[in-house]
This record gives sequence, C-alpha cells and structure tokens, in this order.
Amino acid sequence: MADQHIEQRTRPRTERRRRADGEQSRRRILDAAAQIAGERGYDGTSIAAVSSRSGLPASSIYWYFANKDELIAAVIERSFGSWLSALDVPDDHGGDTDDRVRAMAGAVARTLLDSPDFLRLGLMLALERRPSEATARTKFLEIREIARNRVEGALRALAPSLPEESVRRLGTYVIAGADGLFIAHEIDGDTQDLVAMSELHAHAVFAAVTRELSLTHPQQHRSSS
Amino acid sequence: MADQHIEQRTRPRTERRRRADGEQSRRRILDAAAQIAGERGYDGTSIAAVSSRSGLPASSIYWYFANKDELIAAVIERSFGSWLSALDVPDDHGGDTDDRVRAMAGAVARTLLDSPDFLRLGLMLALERRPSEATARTKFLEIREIARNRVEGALRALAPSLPEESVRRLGTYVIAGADGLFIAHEIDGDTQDLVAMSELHAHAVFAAVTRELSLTHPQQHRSSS
Amino acid sequence: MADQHIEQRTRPRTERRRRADGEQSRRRILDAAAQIAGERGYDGTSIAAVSSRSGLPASSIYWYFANKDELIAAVIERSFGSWLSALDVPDDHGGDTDDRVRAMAGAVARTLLDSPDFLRLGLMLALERRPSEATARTKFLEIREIARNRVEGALRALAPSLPEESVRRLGTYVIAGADGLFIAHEIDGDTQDLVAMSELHAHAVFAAVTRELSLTHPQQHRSSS
Amino acid sequence: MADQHIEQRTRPRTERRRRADGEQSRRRILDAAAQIAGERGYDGTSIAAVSSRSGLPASSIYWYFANKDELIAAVIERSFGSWLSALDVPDDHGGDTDDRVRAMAGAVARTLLDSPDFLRLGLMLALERRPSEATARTKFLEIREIARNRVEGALRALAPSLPEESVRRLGTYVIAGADGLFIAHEIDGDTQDLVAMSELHAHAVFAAVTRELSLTHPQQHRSSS
DNA sequence: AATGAATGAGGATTCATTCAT
DNA sequence: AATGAATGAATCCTCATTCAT
Repeated sequence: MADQHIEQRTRPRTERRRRADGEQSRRRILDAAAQIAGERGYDGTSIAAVSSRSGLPASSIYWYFANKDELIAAVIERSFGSWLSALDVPDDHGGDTDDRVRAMAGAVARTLLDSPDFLRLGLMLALERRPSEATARTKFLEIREIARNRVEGALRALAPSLPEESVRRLGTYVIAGADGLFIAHEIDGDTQDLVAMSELHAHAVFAAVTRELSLTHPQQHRSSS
Repeated sequence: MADQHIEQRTRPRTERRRRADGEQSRRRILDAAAQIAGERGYDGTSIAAVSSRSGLPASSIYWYFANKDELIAAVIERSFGSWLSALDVPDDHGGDTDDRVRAMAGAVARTLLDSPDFLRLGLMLALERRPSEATARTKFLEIREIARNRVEGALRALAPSLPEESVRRLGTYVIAGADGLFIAHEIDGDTQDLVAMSELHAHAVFAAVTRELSLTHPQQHRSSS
Repeated sequence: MADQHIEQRTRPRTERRRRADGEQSRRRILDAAAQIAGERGYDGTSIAAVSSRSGLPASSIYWYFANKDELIAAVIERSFGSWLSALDVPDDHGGDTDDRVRAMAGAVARTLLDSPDFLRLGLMLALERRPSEATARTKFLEIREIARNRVEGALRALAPSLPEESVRRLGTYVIAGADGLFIAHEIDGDTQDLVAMSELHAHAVFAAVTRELSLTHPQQHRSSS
Repeated sequence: MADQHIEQRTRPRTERRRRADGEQSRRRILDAAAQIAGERGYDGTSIAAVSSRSGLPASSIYWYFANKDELIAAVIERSFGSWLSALDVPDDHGGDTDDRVRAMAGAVARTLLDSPDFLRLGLMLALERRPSEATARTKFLEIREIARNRVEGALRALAPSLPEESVRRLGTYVIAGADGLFIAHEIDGDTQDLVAMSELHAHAVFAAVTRELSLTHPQQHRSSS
C-alpha cells in the first residue's frame, strides 16, 4: 500500500487522471478482491487483505462499495460479465449437431478455466445458507438463472419439439454437470482435463435429449448415441 | 482429536456414569457443530456458536477437540460414516444392469437427501482452497477418494473390459454429476427431484460406459440403453 | 463559521443566482443538521448523516463550516434565534401580575413545543461535559445566560425590591423548572400538558417571590397567591 | 492496563481469589465505565477507554456484558441502587410537615450530589431519541418510574385527600424540579447550592399541594405558605 | 462555489485459544 | 471431567477531516 501511494505521488503528473480517477481505484479494488476471494472464499476475503493488495486504505473501499457483501457481489458480477462476453464470440459454425454441441461444451469449459471466480465464489455462497438478503449470494443466483435460460434456449433451438418439462430437466442437468466438473477440476487440479470431460458431458446430454425425444415422439426417432 | 478419542477409550473408567457423560457431551458438541457447519460453512462455524447451541462452555469444546479444525474434521468423518452405513444396506439385488445402475443412483440420491451435511460442508471446504492443508479439508478429500474407489469398483464390476483410463474418467464423471445435482437440489430446493435427476444421470453414465466400450472394443458391443 | 459567514457577505457577488444557491445550500445543511442533532445528539450527528440528509457531499459541508463543532454551534444559534423571535412578539399586555406571569410561562412553554431542538440539543451538550471547551457547548451556555438575564430582568420588573441574591436564586429556579418540565414532556410525550405544568411552575415561582419578599421586608407583604 | 496485569501476576498468591474472581473484574469494569460515562456521556464512553481504565482487555468486557448498551444499563442500575439505599436510611423523624418535606428535599439533593451518575447519564439518554430497544435508556426510564412512584406515595401520605390527578401532576412537577436543579448544578458547578435550591423547590411543591387541596376541598383549607 | 476521492484513527464486537482451578 | 475467566489479534465499518481540481 505504502509504495503504491508513494509511486502515485512521485510519478510526474503528465497525464492528470481525468476526473480524479476513481474508476481506476474501483478497478484496483475489484481486482484485489477477485484474486483474494478466488483464493480464500467469502469469509477469507478480509477488507484488510483487499486493502493491502489494492494499495488503497480500507476506508477507501467503502467509498466504492457499501460493504463487503456488495464488494463480493460486484466481483461476481464482473467475473460473470467477462465470462459471458468471452463466450459470446464463437456462437455459430458448421458441422453436424453433435459436433456443434461438443464445440459449445468445449468453449464453456475453456472460458471457465479462464475466469472461474464467479463460479467458485458463487458455488461457495450458494452452499452456505446465508441469509437470503445477502447481496452477493443473490447476485450469483440471478446470474445462474441467466445461464440456465441460455442453456434452455440452446436446447430448444437444438430440439424444437422437446417438451418444456424436458427442457427444464435437461437444463438443470446441463448446469449440474458443468458445476460438478468445475468442482472436480478445482479439487483435482489439472490432472483431469476439464475440456475433455465437458465433451463427455455434452455427449451425455445429447444422448439424453434424443432419448427424451424418443420417449415423447416414439415414431420419429431412434436411439442415436 | 484422534488421540483424545483413543485416550478416552483406553483409560479404564471406574464409574460408568462419568464416561457416559463425557461421551454424551462429545456427541452434543458434534451435533451442534454439524448443524451449524451445515448451515454456515467452516468460517461461519464459530466456537462460540457451537458452545451456545450445544449448551457447553467453549473451553469444554477444547477438552474434546484439539482445535476448531479437528472439530470440523470429526463432523465430516461422522457424517460420512453415517452416510456410508445408510448406503451399505441395499447393495445387491436382481434385475438387469440398467435397473441395477438406476437403483444404485436412487439409493445414493436418497441418502444424500437424508444426511447432506458432510457433502455440503465438504464441497465448501474443497472450494475454499484454504492455504494451510487443513485437517477438515483433507479429511473430506480422503473421503471423496473412498467414494471414488467405490464408484470405480462398481464400474469395473459392471464392465470388466473397460480400460483403466476410462474407469478413471467415468468415475470422475459419476461423482461430478452427483455433486452437481446435489448443488442443484441445494439451490433450487425441492422443485427439482433429486432422485429422478440421479436416475437420469445414471442413464447417462451407463450410455457413456457402453460408448467407451464400443470405442475400445468396437466389435463386441452395440448400443444397449 | 463566523468568518465564513462574513466573508460571504463582504465579497461582492456579480451573479445573484450564485449567491442564492450558496445560501440555500448552507440552509439545507443547517436544516439537516438540526433535525439529526435534535434526534441523536452531538455524537450521533455524523457529517455523513448530515451529508446524506441534506443531499450535499460531505466535503461541501466543510466549505460552509470549519468543522463539525461549528456546524452544531450554528444550529444552536439559529434555533435559539428563531425561538427568541417567536417569544418576543407577545411581550406586554394588561391583567394583574399573576395573570402576566402565567401568560409569560404559557408563551415560553408553547414556543418550546414548537422548536425544541435547541433546548434538547443544548441540554445534551451541557450534560455531556466534553473535556475541550467545545464551541457548540459554549454557544449554548452563552444563550442560556441570555435567557437567564431576561428572566432576571422580568423578576426585577415584577418585584423591584427583591434583593439581587434572591433574583439570582429565583432566576436559577425559573430556568431549572423550565428545563425539568421540558424534559418531562420530552420523556413522557404528550401525556403531560406542558403548558398547564408551566403555569403551575409560574405560580410556584410567584409564590416564592412573595415569600422571599416577605422574608426580606416582613412588614410590607402578605401572602398573595 | 499493563501494570495492572503485571501487578496481578507478581503479587504473591496468598489469597487465591475465591472462585476465580470474576466478581471483582465485573466491579472494576463497572467502576471504570461509571467514571468515564459520568465524564463523557454514552457515546463518549468507548470500550477501549473502559478497557484501559479498568485494566482488563476490551474483549474481557464482553465476558461480563453483552454489549456497550448493557454495560451502560448496568452502570445506571447500580448507580440508582446505591442512590436509593443512600436515601432509604433517614426515612422518618419528627417536626411539622413543612420541616419534614424540607428534610426530604435536602436528603435527595445531598444524595444526588454524591452519586449522580445515573441521573446525568439517564437524562442524556432520555434526551437523545435513541431507538426504544436501547437497554440503557429503557433501564433509566424504568428507574424514573420507580422514583416517581415513590414521590407519589410520599405525596399521598402527606395529603391523603389529594385527588389522584393532582398526585400525578405534582409528582411530575417534583421530579421536573429535581431534574432541572440537577442540571443547573451540573452546568453552573458549585456556585449554586443544590441543597438550598432543593429546599426552595420543596417549599414550592408544598405550597402547590395546599393550593390544590384548597381548590378541591375549599372549606377545609386555607392558604398556608 | 463546490466536490470526488482519499485517508488514518478509532469505533464496537467476535475470534480461536489458553490456563488455572 | 470440565469450566470460568481471560486474552491479543482480527473482524467490519464509520469517523471527521483534507485536498486537488
């Protein structure tokens, strides 16, 4: 913190931070909080630690965030945002359905490897049964709902005749698999290949979709795994 | 904690009552700690909270457990033990392979519904990545390894020709699905049927097994779901 | 605060609008501070609270007031001023002495009911005995001295032959009763009629005056209540 | 604090504090809190200050008191108790009614001079409009009710035919006068003689009692000041 | 005429743990 | 076999105030 401060003073004022750069401070705080929360979880993320890692005094953190809870919520939100935008780019390309599903799964897996903060943090918050007013937890649950809607949209696009009930069930299953594989990867480290496992999961989901279809419209489909 | 326990057993006790009291106190502490840790996670489980919920003074907790970490480890161990014993009973019964797999999945799901503490707590610990190799976390990872060995054993029994690499991969996938579905159930409450979802997962795994077999020994298998 | 105020007046202002804004901001701050200080006392009046209630940033408060202490002093001064001016109007009217005393007491009581902030705040400050001679407290004590002088003046007018020592004593007693009744009203709410109680007090004081007179000049007076 | 602690260790263990003397620690904390709160009020009484004045670490204060509020409440309660017991001793003695009233007033005044903490503190709390759940304020209001009941009892004993409404009114007036004179004494220091002023107040109340009686039972009484 | 941003000191309270008894 | 009391470090957060713009 100290050196940070000194650096700021000694550095010649060539580019005077436009509008007294609070944007940068806010970002520094979020960066620090994201790192620490990613390593140590919600409770392990002390304001003092964020302060010293960000170079700003603890009291300054409260200029930008009402309290620790909202700080973590902001971390989750930003992390989710950058995950989403990383995902959005490679949306459609050729190949048959199976290939496309597998590609999507791989993309999800890869982006999770890059910015997993919101997921790890969010899962921890979700598992701890904090009072429901907790901003950070609520934020994660909102985000989770967004992700689920996307997944369900993709499932509907993939199999338009799939009944809504199946869409819900398979949506849950897709996300459950992603969560579970993410956890496996977090626990076992890089010994397990998250991308390969995700493709396995995609396969399983794909098989489940066709199976559900065959149960609903028995004449139109055959087992296709 | 371990030596404490042993000491209590080996030292001859003239008065039965005393020993019973000690054991009862220990149990009360564990019960309280299990409840709280299940609700609030490792950090949220303060010694003071365990003290007031158990009715015993904080210092008494340290008579039974070396420190908080070993208390939580004991909670996990006990909870896992009761989960395992609940699982052990209905091990084998007739029906074809598919049925058997589905039955196992249902049993696992049901026991998780009954005693979910160790899994929730363990997952939190696993996600938290606390720097020092905490006893409680280690204990959970050990237990997880036991569970994985069981799963892999079942997979080998199911498909003896499955290569070891596939066994590992599918073992991971089985557990990941269980974790993910457990989380989904924790988050969404009872709106999702954990048992039905587990059977869906069992199906998916079974399909994956046959698929791996067909990839490895292409001539011997056909799709069999 | 004082110089700030003067500076504002002496410096010629080209634009009328600007000056009006400044004065309005100052008033907004004082209003907010008066409300909060009336409710929560000196320590309970944080600059942050005044800032959010007034809608102006905390740093702007320091543009108008040197520090918190002078802000509170200004609150007391303004509140006292408006109390005094409310009191000044109905100063003299007919009736015998008893009536006049009672009317005065009623007037005081009514104005206290209308603007009790400065008295409540002042009493809190007076009781608090903060070590450094805080401006706000001093301001209140000055004001209290002014009020006492008025009371003593009225007593002298009422009974010119009353010795100075008695004037002092009765002046103290008048104010003590007012303070006490104000407190009773603050505590018990409207269950007690402050005006009626004030008239009771006026009676008591009047009786005490005649009593003091009879002790000093025994031959000239008789009981006259 | 430090020396305190050392002293405790170096002092030879001749009299080992019976039952690990928490009673003494509690008293030390209360003493410290009473001194500081008497000087600086509720907000001015920081736990850190109580800690260093009592010689016990801040965290130990929380062994005895749930929070600062309950600590102050305990201070008020104890101070009131010792005031009451100081007051109880000289209950009845000869002389005519006027003398007796004056003696009582003098006793009250003298005891207030000795242990005024509960009154100063309580008045401050009563004036600040803290949330009603505040323990300390509530405690003071309870105490005030006890004192009022006593006063009303004394009034009834003094003039059994006094109607209840007058008893209430005069009870309020007695206490208001005491509060007001106490404040006058606190503000002006020893320049005003609290005891003499209290006797003046007693006289005024006595006159008011006879006046109320004469208004209610016009034939039985005459003005008696 | 103002204000966004920053800051160090201090606020109350909880923490896991120890120790004498 | 247990516990009342104590403790120092850490917790989150608020405080009044400053300063560059």
